Amino acid sequence: MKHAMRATPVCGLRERKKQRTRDALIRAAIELFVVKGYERTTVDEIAAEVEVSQRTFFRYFAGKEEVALALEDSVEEAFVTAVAERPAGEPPFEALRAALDESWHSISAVIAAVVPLSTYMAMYRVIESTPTLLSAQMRHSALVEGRLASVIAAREGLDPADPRPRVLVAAVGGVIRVAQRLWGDGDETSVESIRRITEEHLDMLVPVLAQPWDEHQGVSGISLFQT
Amino acid sequence: MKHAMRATPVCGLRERKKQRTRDALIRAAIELFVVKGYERTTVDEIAAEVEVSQRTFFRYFAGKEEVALALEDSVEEAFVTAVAERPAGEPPFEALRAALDESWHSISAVIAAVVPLSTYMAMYRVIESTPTLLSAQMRHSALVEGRLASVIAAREGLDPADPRPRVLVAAVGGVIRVAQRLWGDGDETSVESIRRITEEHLDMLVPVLAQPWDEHQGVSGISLFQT
DNA sequence: TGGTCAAATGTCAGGCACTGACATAATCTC
DNA sequence: GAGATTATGTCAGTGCCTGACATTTGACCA
Repeated sequence: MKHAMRATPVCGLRERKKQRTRDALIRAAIELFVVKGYERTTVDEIAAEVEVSQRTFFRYFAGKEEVALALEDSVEEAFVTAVAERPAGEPPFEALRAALDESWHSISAVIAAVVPLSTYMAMYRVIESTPTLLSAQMRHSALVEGRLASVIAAREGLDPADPRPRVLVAAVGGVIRVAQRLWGDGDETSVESIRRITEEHLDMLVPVLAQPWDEHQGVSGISLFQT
Repeated sequence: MKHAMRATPVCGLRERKKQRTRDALIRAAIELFVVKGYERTTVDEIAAEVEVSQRTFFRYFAGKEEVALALEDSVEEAFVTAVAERPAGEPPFEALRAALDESWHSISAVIAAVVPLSTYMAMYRVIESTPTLLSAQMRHSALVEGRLASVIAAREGLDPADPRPRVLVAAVGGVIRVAQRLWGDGDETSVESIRRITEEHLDMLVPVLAQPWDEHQGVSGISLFQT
């Protein structure tokens, strides 16, 4: 404890080794989950694949869930960063939309550094179809929403007790999840596809709250009818 | 299997006994969770309290989570029913608001039939502060949102693929959860209080999506600033 | 170079959630 | 009341996860 701790010291053989085992565990886990299913994959199998003990696995991840959601975590992180970096003058809803739109590239880069995008999509389907994982993922979303609300409150110089940021983020977050789910049910793996779907869904948010619904209202309602 | 199965045959000593043990398990579980915390309460303890075997507990509930969320489940059920019963002419957003407003009474009645309302509120705090439970509850919400979306799609005579009901319900659901959380953090146990908070939050939904935020816009923004 | 310290890993024992299989006891039906 | 049905108990076993302790590995310095 002679020197101050650095957040992520890239130097050092030790740290590099740790990072490699961590990535290896994520990779092995996701591969097994995709092939065998989440429930039918044991932690022992994952550990064996990377040739570490089960105990070591649990020193990297608090639980089986965590390794399954490690990628989702990175994605969420990238999005929060993107929002925080939006110009201050932008209205909140617009800032969220713009951040989402511009962060797709960094997001897909983060993912591709660990597994191919198609594997990620397969893993997304596993998450959606596994109650335990879906639960955990929803909680993650809730935490991210909390952080986003804080970011927006700060941007707008609002009292932390002001509920408006939370209301906005909750609504937008809900819509994003709907769009994601639709993407997961489709066949189109591309980043462009999920970007488009999300955008179209967000476009619907305001008109959908208008009191009587038109027959086929909104900019792009029709293009979504087939998936 | 001579006669057709009835959904909930109130008659018969057997059924009544089952209902009683089920309620007893819920009651005992909630009481223990509130006092000792969720994680530190074992299924054996709950079963012992009701004087049944652990195995029997698992025949009533698929897991420890399920008994903890049994009440939430009833609440959600009451809400879905209320939405389904709204007059057909009503615009979707309005129908959700009205259903919510009128279902508080039946909701509190359902709860009070098992535990006092204050215990329910304590249990709500336990849920919010226990990762596992929070996760499971979020998933429940997602499932309910799916059902609500179907109900609305049917009301409006829409194609099931039309994303608008899902978008609406996701946004509204998110806002309701924000309101609930605020209620849970406060001291006011009354039904009137959560009804008011929820209503005020929903009032914020439309203005909050408007592009630049006013200083203190919206009908009742100010009354929410203290918790 | 070798010694020392801290961090990473392995091993072991154990608790708790949950499940299948089978035996027993309680209700229901006739 | 006999026989069928259904709820319950018991037991053994698997899998997730944790604490405690021993061992190894890489970092740092004389």
